[in-house]
Order: sequence, then structure tokens, then C-alpha cells
Amino acid sequence: MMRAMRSDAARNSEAILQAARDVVAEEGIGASMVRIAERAGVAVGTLYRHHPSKDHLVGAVVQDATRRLVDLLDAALARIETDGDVGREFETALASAAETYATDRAFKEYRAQARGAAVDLPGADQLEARGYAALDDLVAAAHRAGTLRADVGAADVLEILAAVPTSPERRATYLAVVLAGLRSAPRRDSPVGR
Amino acid sequence: MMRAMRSDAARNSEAILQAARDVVAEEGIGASMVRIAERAGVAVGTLYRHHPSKDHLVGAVVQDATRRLVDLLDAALARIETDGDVGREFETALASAAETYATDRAFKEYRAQARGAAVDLPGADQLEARGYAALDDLVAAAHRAGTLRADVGAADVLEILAAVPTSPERRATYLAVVLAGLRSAPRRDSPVGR
DNA sequence: CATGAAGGTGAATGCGAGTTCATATTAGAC
DNA sequence: GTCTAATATGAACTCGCATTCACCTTCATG
Repeated sequence: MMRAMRSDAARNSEAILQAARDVVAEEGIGASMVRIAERAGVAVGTLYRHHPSKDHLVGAVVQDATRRLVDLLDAALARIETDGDVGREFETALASAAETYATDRAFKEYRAQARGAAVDLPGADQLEARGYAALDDLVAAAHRAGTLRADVGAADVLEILAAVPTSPERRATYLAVVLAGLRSAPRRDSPVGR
Repeated sequence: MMRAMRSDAARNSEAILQAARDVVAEEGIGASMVRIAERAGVAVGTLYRHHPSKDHLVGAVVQDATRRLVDLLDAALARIETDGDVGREFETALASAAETYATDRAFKEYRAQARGAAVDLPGADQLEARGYAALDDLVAAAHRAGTLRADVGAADVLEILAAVPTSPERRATYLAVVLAGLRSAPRRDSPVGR
């Protein structure tokens, strides 16, 4: 049985996570540990008492954001079960996810990276699996409802999300364009094919 | 009058540009100077005889790619003047530009960066201006022809390009979706607006 | 083919960032 | 209030990388 954390340690632990969230969302994964420590009002060494490495700290922060997103997808799926407006749910969920990608620079960069650099955070694999499953289900539902082009899969949706612009105006237009595109029917005579 | 370059220097200069192109396209702007030197079969010092800094070298490489793209846009515009299939020209040009963004990691990263880090390469500003002008013209032509949503501007197009996936399959789908979206008409009841 | 200036070399330097650890500080039990 | 295990501190160490420079090589001119 692990002993309860000392009160100052608990306070710092929270301050560190909060500071890391803020700094890394603004400046991206490249933000320095010193900067995070300063924002948390703590010395660098303290970061390392709570996290074995920078990767671990950033990983924890990104995992938090991921969890919120996955919960969001699950909620959308649950609503589809009962209510049933697949199109609206799909687009709203996408817009929310886009918000995260656009707002949290670290999240975006982390998702853009080649996988495998995943730090061993408890439950990471499981969370990722839940996320992919939820997205797959959502995509499948949209396909069945005819709200989503048949040639677009979950991986394509992720790619589209990863690309959301940071600037709010650009983001709105981007989403409008992309959502329209996702609704459209594939055509044969595109200049895009090889 | 500047003296002609010594033959070995000319050879190395070319090898360096070529190596830089390759390495930086593959590994991005983060690639090290040593790696570029190795690929060119030359010592690091030699890179610095030909370029004052890494930024300068990378800038030169990116400028090359930019020039090719701008020429491409100009050619498309010229063809529109005579022939006249605005829609096809617009989409083909976009697909070509997308190819560059997807294929050349350095180009993509460089364009994504905040501007201002622009090294003083001769003709840089002029080239950028030409590029923006050409893109503006192309967008305007597409607007007039009704091939492009009215709410999409040149900046939006750039943002969309900057986001093109690297993977060939994803890229094809992405382009298909986006091009369909760009053709579509804006609608009022989107979940995206505030 | 001798000669000197242009060109090339790569070890050394400086810097920024992650990580460590000997030392100082403090929470909380008694 | 004392005591000590837990925590915090931040200077120092390490590592990767851009950049420099004192010293060699080589081109090309006469």
C-alpha cells in the first residue's frame, strides 16, 4: 500500500500538470522543461521527482486531452443509439475534435509524430484502442446513414483533423470546406488519381 | 567583376545543394549539417564556404522548390487565358502544389513556420510576391468561373495545402475530399459557425 | 611545373536543452 | 518542539548540433 502523498508534493504535482498543459499547448512539444518549471513556480528538479522524463510529462498531458476526446466520441455514439441524427452528431464530434487539435499545439504535434515514441503511461494502449474503436464506430454509422463519403475511412478522418488550422477564421472555413467534402459523393473523373 | 569559381568549388556547390535537397526533403528542417555534408561527400566546413548558415542553405533549397511552384501557377494562369477550363486548371495546380507539400518535408515545415525567419536570399521577397499574386489570380478566376466556394480565399487554400498528408493513399483521399468541398456551395446551417 | 590564392578539412568551441544529484528545506508524526 | 523521511533546489554534467578557424590540398595561371 502506497503512503499518501505529502501535501506540498500533491500541490506541486497538480501545479506541474497544469503548467505543462498550458505551456505545451501554447508552445508545443518543443517547450523547455525550465519554462514549465517556471510557470509552475517550482525548480526543474521537482519536475523530475514527479515524472521520469520530459516525454513522460508531455505524454501525461496529451493523454489527458485524449481521454476527454475519446469520452466525447463515446457520448456522441451513445446519443446516436437513442436519438439518431447521425449526420449532426458526426459533424459536431468532428468540430469538437478539431477544436482540440487547433487549440492544443502539443496534442497536434504529438499525434503528427510517428507512433512508437509512446511512453509507458498506465492505460495508454487501452485508451488509444478505445479511441480508435469509437472513431471506427462513428465512421461506420456515418457511412450507413449516407452522411459520409464511402471512400473515407477513420484514418482519413484523423489525417483531416491533424491538419486543422490554428487561426480561428481559417479553421472555420477549413471545417466548412472539409465537412462539405466529406458529405459529397466520390466521382470518377478527378485529376487526383494517379 | 567576380572571378569564375574554381572547378572543384562549382562541383561541390552543386553536390551540396543536391544533398541538402534530398536530406532536408526526407528528414525535414531539423536534419543536421553533418548529415548533409556526409551525403554531399564533403566536410562540414565546406558547407559554410558556400552558405553563411544552415538557415541560408535550407532557405536556398526551399526557394528553389518555391520557384518551381510559382512557375507552375503562372503556367496554369497562362493556359486559363487561352484555353479556359478554369476548374480543371485550378484543381490540377492544387494537386501539383500538394505533391510538393507532401513530398518535401522541409518545404512543408518551412511554410508552416512563422514568417520573418526569412533569410536574405536575393529575390526572395519578389518571388514570394509573385507567388501570392499568382495564387490570388487563380483563386479569383476560380471564383468568377464558379468553380470555387465564394467564402474561400487564397489564405485558406494555402492552409489546406499545408495540411496535405504525406502518405500517398491518405493524400489521394484528402485531395478528393477537399476538392469536392472547395467546389461545394457554402451553407447556412453548419455546426461550425460560432 | 612552380606558386599562391581559392578551396577543403575536421577538431574545437559555444550554446541550448534534458537530466542528475549533493545539499537544503519542510511536512507531519510523536 | 524534535526529528526524520520526503521533497525541493539549482548548479553542474551531458549530449547534439551549428559554427569557427588554424592548417592542409588543389586548381589554374604564367
